[in-house]
Amino acid sequence: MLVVWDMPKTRRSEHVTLKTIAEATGYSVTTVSRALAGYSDVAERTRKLIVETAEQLGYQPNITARQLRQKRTNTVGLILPTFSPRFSDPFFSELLAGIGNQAALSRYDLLISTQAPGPDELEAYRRIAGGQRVDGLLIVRAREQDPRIKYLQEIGLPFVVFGRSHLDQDYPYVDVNGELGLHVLTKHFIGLGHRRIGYISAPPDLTFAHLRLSGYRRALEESGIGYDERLVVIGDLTRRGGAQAAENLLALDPRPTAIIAANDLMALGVMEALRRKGLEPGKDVAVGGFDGVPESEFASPPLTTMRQPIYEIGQRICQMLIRLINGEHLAERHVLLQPELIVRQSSGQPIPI
Amino acid sequence: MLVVWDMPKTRRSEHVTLKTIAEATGYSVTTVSRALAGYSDVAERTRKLIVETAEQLGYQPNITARQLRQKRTNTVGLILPTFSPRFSDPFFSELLAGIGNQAALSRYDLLISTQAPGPDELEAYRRIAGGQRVDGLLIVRAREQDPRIKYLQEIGLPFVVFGRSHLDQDYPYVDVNGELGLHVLTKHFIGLGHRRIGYISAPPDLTFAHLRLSGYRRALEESGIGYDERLVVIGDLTRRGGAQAAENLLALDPRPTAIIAANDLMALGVMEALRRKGLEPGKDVAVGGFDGVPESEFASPPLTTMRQPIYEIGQRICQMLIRLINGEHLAERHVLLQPELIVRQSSGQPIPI
DNA sequence: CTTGACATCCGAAACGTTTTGGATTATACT
DNA sequence: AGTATAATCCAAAACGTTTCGGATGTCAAG
Repeated sequence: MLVVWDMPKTRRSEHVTLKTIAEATGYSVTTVSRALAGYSDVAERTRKLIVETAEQLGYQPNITARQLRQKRTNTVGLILPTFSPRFSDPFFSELLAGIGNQAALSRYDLLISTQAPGPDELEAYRRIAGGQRVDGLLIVRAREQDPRIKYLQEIGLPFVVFGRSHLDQDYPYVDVNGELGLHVLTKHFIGLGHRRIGYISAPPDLTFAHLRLSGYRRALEESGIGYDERLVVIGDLTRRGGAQAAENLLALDPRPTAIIAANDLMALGVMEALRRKGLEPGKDVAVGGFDGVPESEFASPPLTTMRQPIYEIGQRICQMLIRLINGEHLAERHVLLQPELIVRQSSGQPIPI
Repeated sequence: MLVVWDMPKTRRSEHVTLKTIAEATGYSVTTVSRALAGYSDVAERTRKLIVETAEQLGYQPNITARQLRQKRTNTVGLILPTFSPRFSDPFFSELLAGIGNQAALSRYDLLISTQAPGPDELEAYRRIAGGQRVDGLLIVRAREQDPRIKYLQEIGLPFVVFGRSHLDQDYPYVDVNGELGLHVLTKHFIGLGHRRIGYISAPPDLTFAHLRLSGYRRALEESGIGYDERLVVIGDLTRRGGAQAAENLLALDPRPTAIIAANDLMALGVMEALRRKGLEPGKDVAVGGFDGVPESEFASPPLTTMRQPIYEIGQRICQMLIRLINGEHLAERHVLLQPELIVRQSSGQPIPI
């Protein structure tokens, strides 16, 4: 009877290295290395022999050693700025998908770490970037005064930012025009007849918080409605945060007839809060979001939102980063995309004036 | 006037290493290394001096070098078996979130790569695992005869599988009881009065495809309805695939009164297909899924499904893997979880008999 | 004065690769 | 024959770290 689980006690018993092949073929380590790398200064005969022996022995280059020597890792890093221990935010998922696939296309690996913003946020960056584990880093969800940008600029590691920061330095970024986005979205609700439009903003250290808020404000002022700060509350970008913020807004008298959230996740939270109060989203109170995450489409009712091409942005920043790493020139160092209004049922019907 | 963008021409000009500190303090590289590592055989005075100088110079250990020497990377790997170039499947996102957060908790990094199943799938595994870039690997979406499991067992790298395979070997895994799951779900629809229940199965090389299918079959046979293979089609687990499969099922005469899909994404596709045909999901045709992805909750109508705790599974397999890497004993080497029936509106009302 | 114990330090090897700068031999050209 | 040229090969250094096996000096005990 065959005993099937005599687990290998020897972990990775004897790993085959260049030296193994050298000894097997009688050539030097140098020649083996150069043969496998395809240099022209090794005879065709020997190259063949070496390649065959390597294959036969199941040789796999030790990437760590190669990285150490070449000072190059073929890896891009991404440190998710996550507060709670979960990063299953659909926004990040989508972004991650774009980044990951683009990296794979360029035969780069992706190293992911998480680190909450805060005093020791830079620790993670120092460990990954300063430790030379990656050739470049992606920075997402840029903040007003972003220490990560400062740090990376200081140590001179290639990086690309999703979002913008209020710094004097120049750095490559991709961003979506949030000011315009919220202007368009707010106008949409105004056009439907709404006059009391609540807004759930984002934490003020995030750059996009200001931009989106001022788009909202401009739309109101241009329409002669005027900005009322009582209609603005701040949420933490989560679904739960959106629900809480909505409760505050709904406690106003008279209550807003429409609520816009700075991102879709909070808007979904708004819809939950409405339901809990016995109100029907899109009928009793109109709801709008920002992002265009997949969930927005399948919510009930489907959510009116400003779509930003998150997946494509992920691809793009990754591609830009890889170009930078390779020392190529970036045709566009600063990309500002336009979000697109997607009208769905959460907007509700025009209301009588 | 200050010119703000004199970009650093020197990439990572002169990196400070142990040697730098050694020269600065007058001690040897050995002592510096041991001082920073907190060994007891270095005097308190010198340790302090060295630590201070290191801090002042902004020393960051080169992780690659450390990895090479220690033969340990503190990294777990995950290779996503993705066909299309996108992995924004909510199932993977959720799983990834669980894995990533658990890894972060244990101060491990996560290396992600993508590779479509197929003849050169193992290439990616050889590169990552054979190249000693990670201390262990996670295998997700196990297949009947899974070459990945065979390979990793062969080279003796620690790994944990999500799902099961039909192999003789013993290996650590976490899985969800799909047979039971589909039995419960099918019974649920039968209980509502359905007699013609279509089933959209998964690609047959995936182990769970068989298990879920046989759960469906057993429920039908136990209820005296009998298994009709014309009611079973195979989908590719995507939304689009689900929609196509649904079209085939709806072309039957008489058409099924309920359709169950092997995963939520396809079930969402079924609902789309129904709508396109002018049928109302949950009313004209009942729909059921499997997974419990967030989208299922916000679909309209919300989707009846067998929930599996994807996020927690991600955490768990990651934790098991890290235990294995550290040579710890696994209390449970084989974990089989029970999925939970979540009844939502896509089930529809009981139908008259 | 010798011995042993202890505290503190360090040289050198090792991890597996790539690259530099020749060395050796054969071939072709004056 | 002598010399340039090309074709092959390789020893050694380098990447930055950790660790092995002492080395050195001090001090207390015998």
